[in-house]
Amino acid sequence: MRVDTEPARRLLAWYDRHARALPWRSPPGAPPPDPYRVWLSEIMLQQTTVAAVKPYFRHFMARWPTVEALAAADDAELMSAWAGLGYYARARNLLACARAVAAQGGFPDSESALLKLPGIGAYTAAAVAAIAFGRRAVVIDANVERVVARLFALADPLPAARPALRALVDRVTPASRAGDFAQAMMDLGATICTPRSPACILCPLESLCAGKAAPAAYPVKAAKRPRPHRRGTAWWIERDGHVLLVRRPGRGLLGGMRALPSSEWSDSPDETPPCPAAWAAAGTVSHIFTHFALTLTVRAATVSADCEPPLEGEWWPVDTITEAGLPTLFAKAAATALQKEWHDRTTL
DNA sequence: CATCCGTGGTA
DNA sequence: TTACCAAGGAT
Repeated sequence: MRVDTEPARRLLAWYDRHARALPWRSPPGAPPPDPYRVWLSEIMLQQTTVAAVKPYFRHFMARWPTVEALAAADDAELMSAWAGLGYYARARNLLACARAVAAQGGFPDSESALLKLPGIGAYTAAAVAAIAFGRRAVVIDANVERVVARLFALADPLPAARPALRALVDRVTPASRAGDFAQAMMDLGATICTPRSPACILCPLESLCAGKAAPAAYPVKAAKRPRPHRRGTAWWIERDGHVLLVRRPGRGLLGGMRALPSSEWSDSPDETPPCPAAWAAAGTVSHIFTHFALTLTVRAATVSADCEPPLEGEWWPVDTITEAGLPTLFAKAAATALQKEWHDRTTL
């Protein structure tokens, strides 16, 4: 396979001048940073913006400074700490991975061994191997896909063209400084070779780029399905200044997270309340998930102080509801229930 | 390979 | 307002 050295040469020269200061990053050319920091930041950054990750990363590093500390974390506290960041399987896998790594005595330093760990896929294994351990690895995220698809004017649509694209990335990945090269590609994609209106005039690869005449045309992507709409009901059950929260099943949507009791979410959900009460309409919440839109009706009732919970859960103090670690959908539902003057306060 | 899985920012 | 997009992984 032919190796193109010129893109990497230019890109690394650009990176040495323009590397962005991120909290988990070592300066270009510096010794590799702590694998734990690299791994944690890479997991948080999956499909998530740097701005959203920053406060979570700082909190996690302060609360659990080492992988051993994270391995010993309380599950409920960790899930609460992740609340609001999304893709909660990442948090479940984060704990499983930390415990596996701690049991092994530390992170493995090869891409193939990293790939075996829970929550670490092709991208993260390559990124950690390259950035934290200085290994040559072919790192491909959405930025790299876009930069390379433009650089070679890749006409075939993704995701079917992934193997061809991987061969192209392999071709331009240097033998040394693979970690800096990967971060440089991602920085270039984030700041110059952007999805819309890229700043080709500032790009160090401009004169090499086969797609520069029509950069926005790349990467070609297959059409995506329209997003269906679902609806459902959540119940705010209040008793003596506390609200009933449940824990969602460990898999699936919002898996493992605290939540308000709710119906199924579908085209025509069964919205029978969990218990008889004087239910009041507290409002509705609209929320967009990746693959469907949800309109959630919030119904509220107050039950008597000696009332047994109608389903398995915990009574959470209403005045500290923001600390319950609710995912955004249920945080919005709680805010709705607390705003509305629904309280007829009839008892069960 | 297709589908499922959150959330917030941007044009 | 709608639609697209983001340092992807599991099944």
